[in-house]
Amino acid sequence: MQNLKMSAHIIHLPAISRPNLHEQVAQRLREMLVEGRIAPGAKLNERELSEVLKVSRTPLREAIKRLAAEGLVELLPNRGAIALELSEADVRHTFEVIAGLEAQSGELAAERITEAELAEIQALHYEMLAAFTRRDLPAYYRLNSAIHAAINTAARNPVLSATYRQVNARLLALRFKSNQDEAKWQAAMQDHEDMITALSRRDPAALRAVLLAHLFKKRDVVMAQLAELRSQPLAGKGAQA
Amino acid sequence: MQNLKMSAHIIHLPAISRPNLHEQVAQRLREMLVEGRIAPGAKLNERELSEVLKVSRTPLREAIKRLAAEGLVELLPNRGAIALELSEADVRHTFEVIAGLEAQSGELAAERITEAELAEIQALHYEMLAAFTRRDLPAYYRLNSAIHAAINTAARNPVLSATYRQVNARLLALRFKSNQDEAKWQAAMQDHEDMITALSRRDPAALRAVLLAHLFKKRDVVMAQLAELRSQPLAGKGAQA
DNA sequence: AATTCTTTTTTTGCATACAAATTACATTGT
DNA sequence: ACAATGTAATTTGTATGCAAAAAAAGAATT
Repeated sequence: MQNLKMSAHIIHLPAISRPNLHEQVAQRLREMLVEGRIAPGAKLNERELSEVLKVSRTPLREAIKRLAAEGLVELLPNRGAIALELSEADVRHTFEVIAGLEAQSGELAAERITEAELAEIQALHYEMLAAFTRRDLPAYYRLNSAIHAAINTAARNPVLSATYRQVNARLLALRFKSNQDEAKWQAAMQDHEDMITALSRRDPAALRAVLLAHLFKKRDVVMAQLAELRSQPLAGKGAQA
Repeated sequence: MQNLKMSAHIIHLPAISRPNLHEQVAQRLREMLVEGRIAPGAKLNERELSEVLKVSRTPLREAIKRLAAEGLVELLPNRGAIALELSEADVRHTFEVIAGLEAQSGELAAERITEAELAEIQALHYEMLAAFTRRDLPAYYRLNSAIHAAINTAARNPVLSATYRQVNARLLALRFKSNQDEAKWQAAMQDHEDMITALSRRDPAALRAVLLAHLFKKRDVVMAQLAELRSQPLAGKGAQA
């Protein structure tokens, strides 16, 4: 700890990010999993992936172990890894946790948010209103998660943020496609209005309630779509680049 | 999926656990970290550890990558890994998350617990009362975490349980030593009484409130001890077997 | 004596090689 | 034709080797 006898005026930057190969591989794999380029349940063939990503199996395997700990892939002893496949129960359980984390995030944010942060969320909300008016779904999703991320930041708890991100990552592959109907979409917008209101009133309990309700609606939408999707067995295992 | 055309009367056990080397190594490292045999902030030397654990560096490195994702070690690019070192803020943030998770666990448990589970928790509680009466700290801790684990189980949400375990693991190294004073201990016992009451009444809100209060007290105890411990810089970096 | 520069040593990161296990395939027998 | 069994091929798991980076040690300079 005190073995750094560096001139005090030299600013010690937190080391410019020169990510190691296994880090980069983990990031790429995360993308591939979220974007569905590796389908749920599909096997992660090491030789194949190391050819695609142009790395040897060593950093690839290290990355896969990370993703296993993050819950994005499942490790089968002596049989490699498969992309996370969520049962309906899994989705339900995951949303339950997400709802709790986000509700807590909201509570804390309502206590700790600064005026500047609130203004920024307000701005994002208006942008989202614009996207909603244009029925611009990609923009809507982008802004939606930006707002939730901003609330998370305002909660001033990095552990909570990290936990949320990790659990939420498992759902990203699902929600990617989640396309809501008009009435539900409108209701979601109303929820967002209520969030802003609760935030600006610094009312933790209210924000908690809004977020819980919001998340449960989201869960129902996703699970309904999932059930529909799975009733038509349109195959599609084992996708790759 | 349906390529197992096995005689139906052969019971298909879930594959006897023959954990891979990297799994075993991860487990061993977890123990060493929790038990403080690797001190917070200490470097994990790969050569050294591979000699101690009698494995090559490859599975060792894979295990370390897992632990990094679990938040038990920190990865420094090109400089290996160090055991997680929690600042006071980290401890505060982690307890905040733990409190939220445990509160939710309680809410769900109050809704979903069976009579049998409730009876078992009741039994554990009496055992804990015995341990408290004898001032048997190790038994107290064992029963305490058994009760919290039982509540977690009763919540019937594996994702929540797993998330809780992962975040809680980061605190285990700290709480290992946490030794409370008489008044605090008595208060903790009262909290546990209240938990049982709320559970048997199937009152989610009450259990939530009790657990939140309980966890915040625990946090204060741990942080006070931590502050005291750190005011006396009794060295102790870089422990090993 | 302290600091900076150079050299040496150690340590991490990645690739490859080999061993063990699993999977796919062909052969055999019924 | 079908199941069962044995063999080959593929794939995962582990060890080792080599290169690059960081840390440590030593020499030179101010």
